[in-house]
Amino acid sequence: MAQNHWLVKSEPAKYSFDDLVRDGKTVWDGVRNNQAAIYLRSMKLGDQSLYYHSQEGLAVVGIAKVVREAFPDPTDASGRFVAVEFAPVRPLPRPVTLTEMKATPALAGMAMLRQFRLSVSPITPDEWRTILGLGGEG
DNA sequence: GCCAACGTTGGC
DNA sequence: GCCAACGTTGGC
Repeated sequence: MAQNHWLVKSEPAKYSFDDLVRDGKTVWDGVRNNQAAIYLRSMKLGDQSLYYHSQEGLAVVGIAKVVREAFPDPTDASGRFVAVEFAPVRPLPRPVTLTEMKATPALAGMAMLRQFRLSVSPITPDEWRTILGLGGEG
């Protein structure tokens, strides 16, 4: 089965892409939203994810990949939620801002734009290519 | 700092 | 099981 693509949000003040590069990998825990948890559960080893900075920056700044598939979130006592582990792949040559994404017709259907509160969302192959193109790749 | 969106909780 | 109140997220 083909790899899936994702987008994850993080507040850079709490955990930025640079922090991920420094650490080599990180446990993506603390997700307390059912829809986001469903996406976490469907992530496969090697799936790549856009790394988006919320609150500050408001841009996709890099690419991360799944290095451990879903397991019970160690910070969740209820046992309902899961975590995964991400490792950095590479930063984008140029950040892609939320403004740019909103202004790009090909991205109008993006899950993240339509439901901005989702902290984990799927990215279609077309959206993936489009965003990497905007970021100076491809 | 404000407020819209939206998920969750709890009273009934 | 409905729905109002409340809490959280995140753009602006």
